[in-house]
Amino acid sequence: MTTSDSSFAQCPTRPPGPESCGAEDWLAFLGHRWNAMILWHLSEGSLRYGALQDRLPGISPKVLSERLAGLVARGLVTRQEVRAAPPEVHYALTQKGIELREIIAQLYEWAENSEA
Amino acid sequence: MTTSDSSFAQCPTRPPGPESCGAEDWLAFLGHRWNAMILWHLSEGSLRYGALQDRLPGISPKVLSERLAGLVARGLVTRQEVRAAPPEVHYALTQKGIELREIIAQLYEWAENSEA
DNA sequence: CTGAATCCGATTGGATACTG
DNA sequence: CAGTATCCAATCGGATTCAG
Repeated sequence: MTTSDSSFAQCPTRPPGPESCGAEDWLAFLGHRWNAMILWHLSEGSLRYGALQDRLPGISPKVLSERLAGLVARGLVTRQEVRAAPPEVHYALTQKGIELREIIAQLYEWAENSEA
Repeated sequence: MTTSDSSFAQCPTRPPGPESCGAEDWLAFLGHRWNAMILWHLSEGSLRYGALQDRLPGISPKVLSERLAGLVARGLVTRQEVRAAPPEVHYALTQKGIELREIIAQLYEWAENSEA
């Protein structure tokens, strides 16, 4: 791939390369509603589906499922299913998720201090 | 709230109020396409409308205007109009914009290293 | 040159009902 | 409990055209 390829040409930090500009994708992902908040709540520790639902007032089951699937697909969250009488599914941050949460934490901190 | 574990307890729960958590809004804002890239390109220094257009292949004038207006409205970018035969409009980062760009830079860096 | 105005298809998030 | 399946209104980003 050449540097003139428009799909990656605007990547700020890396000239060529296939996946050199993933940060844009991460921002788009985090920009989707609930994603950052889910990440945040999971930083307290493992949580079940229902617990997340309770902590995210207003989220619909469909959207919560979508978000969790996305988080798992990106390797930020693990999904552990426990087959039992009442089924249990536990979600927890991966190391990668913890790292990303750290960066988000800085944004939170900055946002607080930069409030008008 | 008693900061039993984290120091950002007030943010994640978004009640029906206006905007209780600025970081969420910032992420949503940055998640919109082009915004982060515009911020990034402006970190090189002041740029004119056309120069930004050239550096953002595929962006439409409408979207570029929208994005720039948003960036200005949020105090991240300044807009300086020069009345001349060919009108000139210069866009540049504010201190706030520089600060936010720094945080984004960390995401870029993390994204690079976590791709492998 | 720097936009504003319109139109449009695609995507999004949400409400609701239903299932293993 | 932990989702899936539909349906839907709103929003988004892009293309195009026009204007100061």
